[in-house]
Parts: sequence; structure tokens; C-alpha cells
Amino acid sequence: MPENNAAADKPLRADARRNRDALAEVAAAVFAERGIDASLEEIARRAGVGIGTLYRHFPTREHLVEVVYRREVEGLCTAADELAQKHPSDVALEMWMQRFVDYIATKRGLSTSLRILITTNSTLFSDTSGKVSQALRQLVDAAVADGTIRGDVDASDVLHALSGIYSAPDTSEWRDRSRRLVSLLMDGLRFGAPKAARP
Amino acid sequence: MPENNAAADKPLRADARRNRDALAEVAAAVFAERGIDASLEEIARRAGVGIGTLYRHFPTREHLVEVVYRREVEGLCTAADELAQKHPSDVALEMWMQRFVDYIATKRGLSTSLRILITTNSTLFSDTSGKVSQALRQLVDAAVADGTIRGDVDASDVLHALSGIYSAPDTSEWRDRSRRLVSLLMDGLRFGAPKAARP
DNA sequence: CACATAAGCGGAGGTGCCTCCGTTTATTAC
DNA sequence: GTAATAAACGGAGGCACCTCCGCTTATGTG
Repeated sequence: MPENNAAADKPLRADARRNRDALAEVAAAVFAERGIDASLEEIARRAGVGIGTLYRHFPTREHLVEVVYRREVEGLCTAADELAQKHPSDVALEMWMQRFVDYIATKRGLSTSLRILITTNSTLFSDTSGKVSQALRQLVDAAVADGTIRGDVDASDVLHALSGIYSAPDTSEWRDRSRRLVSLLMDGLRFGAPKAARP
Repeated sequence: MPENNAAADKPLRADARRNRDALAEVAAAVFAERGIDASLEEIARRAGVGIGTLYRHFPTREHLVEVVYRREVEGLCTAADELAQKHPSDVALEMWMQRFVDYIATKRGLSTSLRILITTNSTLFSDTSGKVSQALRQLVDAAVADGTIRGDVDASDVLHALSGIYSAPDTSEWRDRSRRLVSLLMDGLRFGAPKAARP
């Protein structure tokens, strides 16, 4: 079956689809630069649409935030595929984790509102965290399979190791610290692997 | 020692105290009638002060809500004393529980925002719930002591029995249902008490 | 192509938020 | 009582929210 929400999902008209996408894309940028309380009118303005159009597509701020969030997670997961194709699998894994750090970075500061949104809307959390760990699993498994990282770890171990990134305090050094955590982790993962790159 | 917050608590000027009280009182009414998102400008207007004055006393909506909430709890607890003096102790207990129902009634619908406020500000919760159960304990103990309700229960039992009031769904019948719960509970408490009123 | 029409657009307008600062007033000192 | 002054007042102004509805445009049909 193609889809079947209560009374929805008919294909949008071309202009509507265009505007909707433009809004989501601009919103991502504006939220990143001004925080989650950014002016919706600014978003509409920058996207080149009227404020009415914004509200038609996204009746509340939360709707917009949710869509932006889902798109970003989507992008993160797509990146896993692309990296996997263009790079040796251990390098792909490392690059992806660095990108993951960048991604988390933009989410800091949005904390309160985003947390409320996520606790309010539980499918949002399960959907997205499921996708992320699936993307990670794919990268880790590939790297283990071709011997560029050691064989006695799996995706859950790596995810667990990354969890320090969430919990670390919100200082100016956070980003650097997190990048170092990722390289450190990679060194550990390469250690003793059959085909690990030797620096 | 009288008080000693970091750098505060000097006695307010007479007009300031007046305005502050008026605002809190009006706010209680307006929140009750329009919900927690009521217009702050309306509150200022009805209290007969400028909007600037409202914001000086209560820099954010949450500040105002918190103060209103604390006052209401205060009132509920004061009522316990008054009822205890004017009525036989079992009657006082019953009347107080009915008033408790009214109090909870005004809080329904405010749920989300109030819940956020309470989880954000944990002393608010411990302060108020402590006071409420203390008031209830006083009433129950008195009624047990003079034999108008049975002796094998204590305040915690009663509080536990009342907890159904919170959890019940938010229907139109809620209030009636809750009132009946209270009478039912009172019948049970009077049953077999040495000096219970016999209908 | 031309037309009909449903889908979508946009922005004016009314309301609320919050800040800032010139004016008013309670209080203290004399 | 009067004067000095710190405290408090109030509302204009600027910005954001969100709705409503007259106008525009994409799309299907002949």
C-alpha cells in the first residue's frame, strides 16, 4: 500500500511543494544561526514567501521544528551511504562520526525546547534514533568486514562510546573536545585490525 | 533571622506592595477564566496598572504563574485552619476536601505549561505538596482524635484515596464525579467511628 | 490552446510581547 | 512642613504572532 493517513497525502501542487521545501531549508539555516526562537517572519521572508504560506504548511512552530529535525537526521543518514561509497570504510566511519559531532553541535542550546518536543512526540524520537543507529551500524559492519577496524566491536559499542558527546558540558571547547574523542576512538578501533592503516 | 536572600527582600514601597498584590489577585482570576495563556496586558489593565509595572514585578509569565500558584496553595492551607475552627472536625475535613476538588479543577487544562513549570522548578513542587499534606494531616488527626472518623486511618491513607482525583480523565462529569468520590470517602471514614454523625 | 476550478498564495491588520525612559510619588532627612 | 532622592509607575513603540480572505496560478479537461 502506498500510504494511507486519515485524509491526507495527495500529491502537492508543484508550487506548494517548492515553497514547502524552501521553507524547511531556510528554517534549518535560521534556526541554526538564531536559535529555536528565531522569527518565523524572517524565515518566510528569506524563503521568499508570505507569512501566510509558512503558516499554511506549518501551523505551529513545533511543526516546523519537527520537519527540520527530521530532514537533518535524514541528511545525516544519507551521508553515511555517500561516504561509504567514496572512501575506505574506516575513513568513511571516521568522517561520519565527525559529521555527527557537527550535527549535535547545532542542537546544543536548542536543548529545552527540543527536549520538550521530543518528549511530547515520542515517535519522533524512536524514528530518528532508529535511523541514526542503523546508519552507524552499516558503517561499522562494513569496516569490520573488510578488516580496517578490529572485529571485536559492534555498532552499539561505538554508539556507547559516542554518548560522551551528548553529556559533556556546554563549554566553548566542546567541539574540539568532541572531535578529539572521535579520533581517539578511531585509533582504538584501528588498533590491531588486520588491514588497519598505519600512520 | 528575619530573611536573607542574596540581595533582596527589602520592604517594598507601599504603592509597590499594593500593585504587586493586585496583580497577583487579578492574575489568579484571569488565568482561571482564560487559561494560562491569557493576555498579560489584560491582567495589567484589569489590575489598573501599566504593563510596565506588571513586567517589573513579574519579569516572565512563569514568575507570575508561580506566584499565583503559591498563593492558591496558601489559601487552601489557610482554609484548613478556618474550617477547623468553625465546624465539627469531620465536617471540616469534608468541606476542605470539597474545596480541594475545586482547586484541582482550576488546574486542569493548564496541565502542560504547569507541568513544565513544576518539573523545571522542583522546590515549587516540594514546597506546595508539603504544605497541602500538612494541612490535610491536621484535619484528619483532629477528626480521629475526637472520634468523628474512625481511628485506623491516617492522612496518607486519605491522600492516597484522593489521588484518583488527579488521574481521572478530563470529562465534563469530572467535577461531579470527584465530589461524589469525596462524599463516599467520608462515609467510609465515618463508618464505625465512636462519635460519627448518624444520618 | 483555452477554460474552469480547486489549490495555493500573501500580506494587511489586530493583538500580544517586552523594553525603555521620562514622569510621578513615597520616604527620609532636616 | 519642605526638600532631596531613590523607588516605582506607565505607556508608547517596535517587533512578532497568527488569521482571514481576496487574488493568483497550476493542472486537468475538451
